[in-house]
Parts: sequence; structure tokens; C-alpha cells
Amino acid sequence: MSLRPRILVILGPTATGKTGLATEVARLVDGEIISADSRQAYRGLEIGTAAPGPEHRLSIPHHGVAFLEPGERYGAGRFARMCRGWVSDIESRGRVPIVAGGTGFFMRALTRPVFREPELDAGRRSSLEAWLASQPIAEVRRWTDRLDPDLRSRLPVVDRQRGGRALELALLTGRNLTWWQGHAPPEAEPMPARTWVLEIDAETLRQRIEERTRRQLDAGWLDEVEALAAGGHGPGSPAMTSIGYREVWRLASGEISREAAVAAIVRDTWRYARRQRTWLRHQVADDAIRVDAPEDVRALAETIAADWRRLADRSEPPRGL
RNA sequence: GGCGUCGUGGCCGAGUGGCUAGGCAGGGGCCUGCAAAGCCCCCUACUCCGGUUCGAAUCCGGACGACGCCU
Repeated sequence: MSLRPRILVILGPTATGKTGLATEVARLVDGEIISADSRQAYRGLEIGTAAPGPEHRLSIPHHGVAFLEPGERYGAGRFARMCRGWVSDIESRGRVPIVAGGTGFFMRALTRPVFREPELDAGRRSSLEAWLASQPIAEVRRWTDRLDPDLRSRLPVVDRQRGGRALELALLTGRNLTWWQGHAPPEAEPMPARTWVLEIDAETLRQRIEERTRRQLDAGWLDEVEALAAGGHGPGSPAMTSIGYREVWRLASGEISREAAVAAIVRDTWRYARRQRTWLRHQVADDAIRVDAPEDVRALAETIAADWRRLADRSEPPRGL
């Protein structure tokens, strides 16, 4: 890594202990924590998303947790912009920004920023979305092939979500996605980072997921779902697409048993963790340091903190080279 | 001991002579503003042994196993 890192990054699949580790490291290096998690960002989903609780947030300042209303739009771009602000603020306090989370895509929007997106007309955008939703996937592909012929070299199988994105840009900006990605300048400088990736064997992870699921239910997940419903966020709401919420909803309404709910939630969480592992295997910078998720968080935290101090002590190379 | 039913991949489960069922579980992979999302690929089995047939998971015989009923 050529530049001195500005942020300390902790990545890993869900339920590997990122929260505890980040808190411990923050204590050691006088840091503040930024959550790179697409779901913990929402208010009212703290239990089901295993967001850092009061025991963490009271001792260490956290950013990016429980600050959005369910239903608000979040995304990699918005995360990255907000995150840059938090990083600057933390630095201005003379503290260390620690970015921890499981949403690898968000993290990458920070270390490898996306292009600066033009204003998209909200009205045209939503009517296009509605049209897309009504079309069979073959039709979506026909249009992406026509409007963005090079897309398929990067996306062998165009799915509805990405096809929609490609068409949105092509139709609303007059330039297709391939053009934007190739020619539009990134919206910010890459954020130099020292990245740690937690790894864990399947058996242990499975076990942790199941234990955590039961703990979440004991901690009042049912109440959380009922509160969401009372606030107008029923099973159809975007917030409820987070893992487990549908099952807890059905558990609350007596449709399924507690054990059935646990089994389904564990399965879905496991699938998610697998996707995360695949992502982390291939999409993370080569200079990331991969370590086993330890039972003893403290020792690893010491290692990470020592490494950070070593990097921070090096004289900063001249900027702009 | 006799009679009957059945024996399909890790599990569930269709298939009654030729043409990869399917689902679940498991594994691998993709990824530039929905990422806890969206999507792709892999896992080709018929209990065993004979026989019939150009060809058998599918028909016939036997063995073994499971279940049920009877003695």
C-alpha cells in the first residue's frame, strides 16, 4: 500500500464477531466506529440485524447505525458519501475511523469509488421502474442488448435488477451504463485503507448463527416486528426484506412454530454468509489481511491495534504523487 | 415360517421399456447506487444378481433389506 491508510477496515461474514472486535480495537487505538451495513442503518431493526447495542455504543461512538427510517432509500453511493463525512469528522477529532461491516459492496464504494451519477428525474425513474417490473426478463435483456451491447461482457447473465439499472441510465441520461462506468470520473478519491478480513470454518459459523438467532428471539425480536408493523412497516415493506423478519412475522401471527422459524432463519443467514464469503474471497483488495475469527477477541484486537500504530507512525508520504 | 406391499442421488419425491423430472439440503461462482438484494453453474440416482429385449429404474426370476398382516 502506497498511501498511509486513513481508515481501519474490518470485514467478515455475518456472526463472526466484527462488532465485538471493532469495539475492542476502537478502545485500543482511540477510535470511532462506522458501520458498513446496509440493514443496521435502519432504526427499529436493531435486534433482528444484530446491530451494535448500548453496551458498545455507550463506550465508543458509532456512526451509520439506526439513523434511517425504514423505507428510506439507502445504497452504496449514499453510504460512501456519508462515510467520507464521518471519516473526516473523526479525523478532525484526532481519532481513528474504524469501518466495520458485512456489506462488502458498500465498503468497496469507499475504497474504489463509483462514478459520479447525474441527477435522475425521479418521476421518469419511477415510471420506468414500474414498466420494468411488468416486463418479462427476456424483454429486459432485449433492451439492454440494444442499448448497452457491451454490458454482457461484464455481466454474462443480465438479471432484472442490473438490467433495470442499465436501462435506467441509458434511457434517462442518454449514455449507457458502460459509458458511465468507463468515462465518468469517480465521485471521490479512493480511500486508503488497512483491511482485515475475518474468516471462519463452516461448522463454527453455523453454530454461531444458530445461537445468535435464538438470542435475538429471546431479546425481543417479536416485539420489534410488532412495533414495525404498528409503524406501518408490515410484511410488504422494504425493511421487512431483511433476513428473518418474514419468519418472525409469521411466528408472531402463530403461522409457524418457534423451531420452524429458527430453522428458516438459520438457513437464510447461512446462505447470506456463504455469499459474503464468496464476495470476500474475490472482491477485496489483495493487500487485505485474512485472519481466523478468534474466540479470544482481545488478542486479535491487540494485533490489529499494534499494526495500525506501526502504520500511523510512519511518516506520511507526500500527497499527490 | 406363510402371504402381501415396497426398495430411486444426503433427504423428500415423480417416473411403468428408449428422450437429464422436480424440490430441499450441500458446493462453486457473478457483482460500479435495491447488495441481509438480484442472479448463474455444479451435485445425473434408481438395493444386488441373473434373464427377456436392439434397448430396463421401468418387464420376469432369484437374493437381500424394510414395513404390514397371518400362523
